Amino acid sequence: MSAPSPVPLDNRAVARVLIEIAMLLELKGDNPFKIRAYRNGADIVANAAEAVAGLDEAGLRAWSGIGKDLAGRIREIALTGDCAVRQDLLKEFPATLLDVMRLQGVGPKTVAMLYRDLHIKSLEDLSEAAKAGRVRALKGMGAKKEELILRALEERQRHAGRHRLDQATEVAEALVAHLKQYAPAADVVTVGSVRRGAETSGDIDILATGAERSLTDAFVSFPGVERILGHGETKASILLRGGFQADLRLVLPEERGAALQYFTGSKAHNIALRDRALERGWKLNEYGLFDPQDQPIAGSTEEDIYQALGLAWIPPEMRENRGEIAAAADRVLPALVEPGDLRGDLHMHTTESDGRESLEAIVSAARERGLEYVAITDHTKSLAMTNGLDEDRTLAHAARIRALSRTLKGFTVLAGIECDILPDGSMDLADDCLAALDIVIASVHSALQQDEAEITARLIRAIEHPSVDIIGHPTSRMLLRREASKVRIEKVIDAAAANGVALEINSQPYRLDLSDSHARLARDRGVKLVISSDAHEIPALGFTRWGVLTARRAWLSKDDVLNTRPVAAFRKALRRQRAKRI
DNA sequence: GCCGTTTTCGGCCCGACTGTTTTCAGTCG
Ligand SMILES: Nc1nc2c(ncn2[C@H]2C[C@H](O)[C@@H](COP(=O)(O)OP(=O)(O)OP(=O)(O)O)O2)c(=O)[nH]1
Ligand SMILES: [Mg+2]
Ligand SMILES: [Mg+2]
Ligand SMILES: [Zn+2]
Repeated sequence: MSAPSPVPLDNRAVARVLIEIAMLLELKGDNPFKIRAYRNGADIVANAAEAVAGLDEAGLRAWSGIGKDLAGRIREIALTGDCAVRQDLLKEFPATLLDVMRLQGVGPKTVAMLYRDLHIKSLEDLSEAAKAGRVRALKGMGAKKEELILRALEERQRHAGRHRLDQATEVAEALVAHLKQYAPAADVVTVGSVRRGAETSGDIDILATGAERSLTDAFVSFPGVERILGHGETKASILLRGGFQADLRLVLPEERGAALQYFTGSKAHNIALRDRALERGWKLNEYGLFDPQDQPIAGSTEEDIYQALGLAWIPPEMRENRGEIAAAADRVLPALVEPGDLRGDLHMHTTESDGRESLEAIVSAARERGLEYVAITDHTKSLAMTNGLDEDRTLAHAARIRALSRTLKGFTVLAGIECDILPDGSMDLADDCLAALDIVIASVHSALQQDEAEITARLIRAIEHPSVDIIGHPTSRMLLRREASKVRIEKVIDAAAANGVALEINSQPYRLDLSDSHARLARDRGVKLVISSDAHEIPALGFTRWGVLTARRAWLSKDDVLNTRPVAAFRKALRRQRAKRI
């Protein structure tokens, strides 16, 4: 019996319960398509921007993949914290069996047998039985399987969980460089969720084309390999010290497009694309697109595959089966924002608060990066540990910022602030001080545990303040470390739309806040976004790389992102200027 | 359990690798 949950549940918690149900159904040997429906439903809920707790049955059923039954379960889970279907299944299988099923290489059939024949209910039971050699006696098991289970038990802690995009990218680049040493002429690229720019990755996926078979040997001998999970003719998998798993796939040059498409995913996108091939009487796999006589139709490039299926080429960031296939068929895919489109960066700190660079140093670095304008936005006084600024220091700092700006040709430095939003939603600095600045970001940094109504009202009050132009990192989440606040983002988005306030995509790789799905909802409801580095040191100006990927996953085009505009147009689009015109 | 400018019933993506098989199930991508 699990601990009682606070209700209503957030989307991630609802999705976890749906996955548990899927796993229990797998243990039971239930219909695989029904199980897929639950897993697919979990995916939809986890990535929905709006809280499912706030939607009725019709609202939920509007999502393809959620029907009458799942809508009912989702509502029941969101509102009560649990559901009858799950409770019934737990009468057949203890919840601790699900931990056993999460072990690498241990699936539902094995777990069901361990439970039925050896009465193994938990990881501890399994460890004991495997050490005593009782597991190998089971049907289909042997000494090697038993050994694999013991390894998986050991590695469970170190290799569980996901990784941040920036860290996954770094390891992927090292792996690609390693492989290129062995096969300089081969094409070696990162694929999977890293290529799609997902905020976290479960592993690293690499595709190699035009290399000798022996490249898989180089892969499994990468320094830092802890264990080889598999090593075949065209595919190998390794566990790296540091907790990463990596998969390599090797294909022929004429298969490159199909393999890129397959290995980039996502799984849901692949299934939808393969369905579309089936509708035309064809077959799509990682080797190509084939007609009923197995004759190849396309395969060497991704463009050929999508085109043969009647689709425009779809950027990897959009491949999540969230409407991109229909948009590609109708030729209405947006032209996504690109890194080179950014002209300004509106969130950075200096030594005046908790930044590590002087005003002059960070401005000069931003300029060298090719930007045309920045805003200096130090913290305010309630964040005492950051040496936050009071009104006097803010105005003196603003004078220095403007003086610096006047000395620069073709570059503008805006005098701004990252003003703390106090727990009651008021601003940490006086109104006249905020009004005297060029730009104001308002952000929440404290009292993050407020309940849904409080934190939502707090952000809306900040949005209604006439000097606030941008809300910084609106949910305050820290990826893999801290949950978002309980803020109802759809209400914040509506308030931002009503007041002409922009929302930030904070590019710090542990924030990415707004997230892809939140930013997409914001855009759909008419809110403009800014992509900001929130740099506290010079290299961090490059964080916008991650923010741009998030924006692309949100289907944003250049026009949706204010800091793609020249400085004059940017300033006109800010709330403080818009308000003057009305 | 979901879904339908073919369908409201009958489909539902497709393949690599491993260990245990005497021809393939299980797990994973
Ligand atoms: N057609 C098909 N492709 C799959 C399936 N599972 C995985 N793939 C493809 C699409 C995935 O993006 C790609 C890599 O698999 P991963 O399990 O590593 O997933 P991905 O990288 O998307 O997410 P991750 O962050 O690793 O959890 O392989 C599947 O069941 N069917
Ligand atoms: Mg992956
Ligand atoms: Mg993978
Ligand atoms: Zn902040």
